[in-house]
Amino acid sequence: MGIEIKIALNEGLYLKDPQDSVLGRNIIKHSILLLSDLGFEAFNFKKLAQEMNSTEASIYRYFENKHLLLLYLVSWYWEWVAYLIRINTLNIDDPKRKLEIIINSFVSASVDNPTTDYVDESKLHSVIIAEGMKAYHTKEVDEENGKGFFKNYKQLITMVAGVISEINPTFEYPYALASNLFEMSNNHIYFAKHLPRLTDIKVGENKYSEVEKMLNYFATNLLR
Amino acid sequence: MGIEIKIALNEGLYLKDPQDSVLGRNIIKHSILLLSDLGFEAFNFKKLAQEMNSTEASIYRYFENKHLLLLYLVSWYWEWVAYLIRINTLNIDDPKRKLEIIINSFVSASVDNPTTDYVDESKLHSVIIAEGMKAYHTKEVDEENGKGFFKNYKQLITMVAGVISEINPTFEYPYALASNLFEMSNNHIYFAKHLPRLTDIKVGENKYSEVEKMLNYFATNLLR
DNA sequence: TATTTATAATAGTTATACTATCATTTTAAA
DNA sequence: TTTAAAATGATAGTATAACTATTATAAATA
Repeated sequence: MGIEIKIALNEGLYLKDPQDSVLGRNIIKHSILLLSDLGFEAFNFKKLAQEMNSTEASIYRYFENKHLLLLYLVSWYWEWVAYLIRINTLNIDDPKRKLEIIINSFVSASVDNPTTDYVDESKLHSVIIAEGMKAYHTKEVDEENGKGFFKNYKQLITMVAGVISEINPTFEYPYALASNLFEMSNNHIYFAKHLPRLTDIKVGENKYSEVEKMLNYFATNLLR
Repeated sequence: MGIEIKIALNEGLYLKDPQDSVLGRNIIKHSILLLSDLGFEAFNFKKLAQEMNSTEASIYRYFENKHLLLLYLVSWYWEWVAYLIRINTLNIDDPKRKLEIIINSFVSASVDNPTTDYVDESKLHSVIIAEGMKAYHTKEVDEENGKGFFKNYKQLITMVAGVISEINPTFEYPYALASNLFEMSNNHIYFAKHLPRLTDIKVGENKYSEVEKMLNYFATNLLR
């Protein structure tokens, strides 16, 4: 019933598409909650199975290991942010306004999406902030990149870089600025919460307006 | 004999100061090499012991676990960069010139330091680029921050933020810019090597001049 | 209803992350 | 120089993580 969004993710990330079954969607749902509670290091499939009243072996039929599950969630997030940007910039022509919307999407990707009830976007965002970079800081990065596992991230950054180049076609670092705005957004929310002396901004419970203001300031001053 | 530099690090990071014994210095030396080879996930104390012809139990007498060993190395790196900046800005008054030197120190902290023969600074830099952020992205970050485990990072950023504020006292984000320049430096070297579509710059074997140029461009345009 | 497919229940294997104990070597103190 | 203390090595052991395999049962489909 109703509109169902199916997020297109690289098939190498999973053994069996978790979006296609109740158990699969449950794995996604509970892994977000448990990762948010325990962090990636303490998280494992045994605990996840207990949490969702299933078994370790069942989860292993969907994901090879917890690293690929994390990468699946991170890819999901990248796609979701790209989707948010797409729908929110639909009728907007001014690239400066588009970049503002992009930055807002980076920062407040926490707004819950009613069409995917098994993903708590706000919780997923916290997981990305705390664990996201672990998905691509591994010894297997080149091998996995060869399999296209980071395509969603690259597509997102390419789109943002396009908008940046629209604003200022002579700007030499559109890709670097795009990825930096994304990384900076997550990083400074993390810093504000845990290592506040590494930043100047403050955040409240899901209130990231100062981060947004800072990113807009950085972007505007670099692109003028 | 000769000049010996002893780097001051938080005592909670280790059980026994590794700088004070041959075995301890060997642990530092070989852990840098092995982390660089295997990455943090595949690295463990058993392999490290084999590599240096010692035993697991002996290493556990110096470090509680591999996470704290990584944090020790990362802290060492933060101190080493701060030291580099200090000696290279000794007689410099112009804060703009100071920031250039800071950026150069972030990027090329790879230059080997002759006074600490057990630390290969170039290899350590690669470890920081690939694994550094894992030292402070854990569930224990608040607890460890309370124990002062990240003091070296905060001091480094505070020093850089000071220079930034000298250049432009009205700039609102000195700490954020400082930490961003540091993180961006490591991140974009990593991207250039492994996920080149996330950046615009290219790097060669320990040749990071494009990163340096980009960071200077970002800093200059934000602070003018 | 028969048959395939998905999941659960259970058990087992190998590796990691430690801890404990005792022997031996090195260092430092008497 | 002997003796005690401290550091390291050798060895073994425990708990948990990260899987794999097997069989039973339930659900879906033909």
